[in-house]
Amino acid sequence: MRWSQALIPTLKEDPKEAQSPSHRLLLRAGFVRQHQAGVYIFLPLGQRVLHRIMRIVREEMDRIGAQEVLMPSLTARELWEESGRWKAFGPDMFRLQDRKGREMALAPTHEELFADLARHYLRSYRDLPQIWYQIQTKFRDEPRPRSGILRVREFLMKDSYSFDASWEGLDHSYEMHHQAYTRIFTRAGLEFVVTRASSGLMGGSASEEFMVLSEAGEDTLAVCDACGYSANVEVATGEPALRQPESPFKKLEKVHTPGVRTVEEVTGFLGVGPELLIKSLVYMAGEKAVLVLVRGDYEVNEAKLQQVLGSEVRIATPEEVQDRFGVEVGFVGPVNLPVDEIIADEALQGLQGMVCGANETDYHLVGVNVEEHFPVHRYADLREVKEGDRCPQCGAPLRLHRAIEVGHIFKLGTRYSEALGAYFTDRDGKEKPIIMGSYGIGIGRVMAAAVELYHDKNGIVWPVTIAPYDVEILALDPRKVGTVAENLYRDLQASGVEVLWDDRDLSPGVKFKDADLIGIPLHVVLGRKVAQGVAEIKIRATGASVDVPLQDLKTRVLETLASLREKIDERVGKTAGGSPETPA
RNA sequence: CGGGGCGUAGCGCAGUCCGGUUAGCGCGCUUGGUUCGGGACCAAGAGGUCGGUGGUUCAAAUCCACUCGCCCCGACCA
Repeated sequence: MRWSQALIPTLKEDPKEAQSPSHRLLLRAGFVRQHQAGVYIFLPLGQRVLHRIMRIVREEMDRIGAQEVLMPSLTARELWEESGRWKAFGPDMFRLQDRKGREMALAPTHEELFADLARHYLRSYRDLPQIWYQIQTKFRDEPRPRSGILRVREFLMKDSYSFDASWEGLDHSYEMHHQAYTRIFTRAGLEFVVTRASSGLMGGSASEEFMVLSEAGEDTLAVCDACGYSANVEVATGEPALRQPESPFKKLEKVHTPGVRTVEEVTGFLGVGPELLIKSLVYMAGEKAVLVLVRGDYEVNEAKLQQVLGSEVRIATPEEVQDRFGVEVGFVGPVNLPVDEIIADEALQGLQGMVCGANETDYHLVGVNVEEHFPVHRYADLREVKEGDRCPQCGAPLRLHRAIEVGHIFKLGTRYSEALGAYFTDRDGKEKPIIMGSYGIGIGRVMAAAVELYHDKNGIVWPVTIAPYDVEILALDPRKVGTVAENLYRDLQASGVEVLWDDRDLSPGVKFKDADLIGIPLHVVLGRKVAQGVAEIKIRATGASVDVPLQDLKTRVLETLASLREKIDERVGKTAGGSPETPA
């Protein structure tokens, strides 16, 4: 492509609304343009990157024997009713009506559609296993789109679904996806970790997320540098660094604590650390009021609580607490509180000499012993892991890190097949539900994550495998080097290299700045040395440049490109086993 | 949904408190000329319902009310 004829609207200044590096750089380098909150236009450069990512995805999905299909986005309400997700998705689902008033949804995901397909065509164990996938637009009315294309309301996702006759079969399909994903993200040049995750709205048992560590991420991971353990804080477990805190309170006493409500206020007032407090929070699980207890130096993890209680929970309002127990929030405690259930974080087990609310305004109890002074109906891991907790595998301190979720794999089991009636006849003649897995990759997120990972103060530094072009030719003075540039452009294209040729009639500074900004891996600079038969090859990532005689230029460009690609291929070989040329 | 901020030319902004000429500046754009290794220079131009609606006023970008949109920080997910 000749730049003079291309739509590459680079910006000289940083867009003010963009905060995260990927958002800022993708806008500024002319890859995307915002249309509405959480809805983006992919401009030519952005679209080229998406295509390259999708190409890798397709190659790797095909390698594990997956078949590509294309599902509609416009989906009938009835199907969602069958799984119960018409309701479960709530306001996150875009809904509309046709001219006859029939209700539909723009699909936020496609478990139902694929299960529907399966129930029609997969009737026998002989038809199994199958893996089907698509790359398609998903619609989710996110409460808060953010960080450019990282969290949007309309996005491209590769989603695949496996259908097996047995749980071992599911394990295998899942494992194949695990490998395919590892290869995909490695080939895209990403550094990532695979973590245990919560399955959320999808349901099902095991689930792992492919995470790119980045400050722009929205998830928080607990990672162990010693043994490599990593888990989303939604599910991460960690041992408190401090097990049984030392307490000055040897016997149960009521103390006057006027106006002292929060953990900080109580610890300040009593002159003790937060680990001596029992934080008592009233949650509503439907109509049931549950008192949730965690140590004062921890927060309740609502995802875990939800999991443990098996239903949607929300924290009770101060009014509800007042109405139900006649106690002001801030002075609630487990001793003699007429609550339906008391559920305590396991780190509270056996603790003595603790402090909690006295269920009376302006009073707290000190010297409280767990289970001696109040009952605990259930212990569970309810606390949110914090920095410095002990790794559950090796005991080393955990570190918290923000991360971008680029992929997620689930063992769904039979939830959707049973709901939609996707049964097959097994070898033994019995009807059984098909066992499903579901697997997703956010295509746009891979793009954003790559920018988050690889950029410098001058712009983006694309990994060769997903860069919009392989090589950019900078023809500094087009009148003097135009012919040389044109010849090189044609030669490289003839060799299968994707080339962007900056043939614009602009001063050299503009071309250098723009080239660094859009981040194509290799630059060929044709400047005044061309008169002496010399050009310059520059690697965007390192800034390293070499002078090359014009007659060797094409060969040297091809060699340099090959060596950049080789570095990524080596990593693929190491992390995923087998070279990329070896079919599965 | 809760909290904070912002809407003025394609982009970045000033002007808004304290109402008063033709609404400014930089970049970009157009034309002509010069220049060509890190966001060049000269000259001449074009481009604006001041987010919208209603109100106050002799007079509104500016004051008031409502409304729409966008961004950022917290609860959901690829």
